[in-house]
Amino acid sequence: MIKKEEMPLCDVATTVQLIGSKWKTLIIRDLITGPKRNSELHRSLAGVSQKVLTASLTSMIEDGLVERIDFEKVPPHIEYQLTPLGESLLPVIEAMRKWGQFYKEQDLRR
Amino acid sequence: MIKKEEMPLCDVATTVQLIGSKWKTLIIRDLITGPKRNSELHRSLAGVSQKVLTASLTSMIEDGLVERIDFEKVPPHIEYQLTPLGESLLPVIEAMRKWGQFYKEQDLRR
DNA sequence: CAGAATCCTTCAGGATACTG
DNA sequence: CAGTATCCTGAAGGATTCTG
Repeated sequence: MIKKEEMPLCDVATTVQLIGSKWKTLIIRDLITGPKRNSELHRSLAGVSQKVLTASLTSMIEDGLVERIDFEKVPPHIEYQLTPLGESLLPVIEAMRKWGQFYKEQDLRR
Repeated sequence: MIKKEEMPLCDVATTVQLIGSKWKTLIIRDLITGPKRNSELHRSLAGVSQKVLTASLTSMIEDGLVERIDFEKVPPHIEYQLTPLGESLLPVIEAMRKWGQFYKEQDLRR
């Protein structure tokens, strides 16, 4: 018998686990257009708290999706950019974007 | 039951909100192969509680992704199947599946 | 068989203030 | 500017029992 914690996740679940949280897909979407600073993300992701933004970025760095670039300046200048692995998510994001748009159109017709 | 008075979400976030919860994508994946009964889903989604399964299905029915078919029998025979809208999620699920597989391969090479 | 009812735990997310 | 450090709340998820 396999414990739940050890239960192998299917490929779909792996993806959900990595980018399924509230803000991660939006962060990736923002980073697709190029590296961004903390303050830029905080502005474009209207509504995210600083804590959650940091936590999301840290988690994505650990997962190898995002890279943190420290320009070693004072005052601090740090940028976040997608790794090649992060960029490989583009088809997923795009599929989700297209479907979300499609769904909203369906919703209007009810 | 449906809270639609939230701030406008981008298309990507719409999709995440609809299928981003822990079990929904897995339910859809299971239903892609045809209608399933409650007990079948409860078995194939190893680890899900009855409450969460019901809640997920109810939510997906409200969102128009899943249809509940009552055969009006005793003992009860009820099946859940994807609506056309639910089936339209196939490309998203497939993109996530492919990427999840890709990610796990990357992970092994580190 | 399907799933409603109950009670409980966890934690993602949020608000705010502070620091190098 | 780029974060920590706290404290807090609600929602998601879970375990178990009961019922038509």
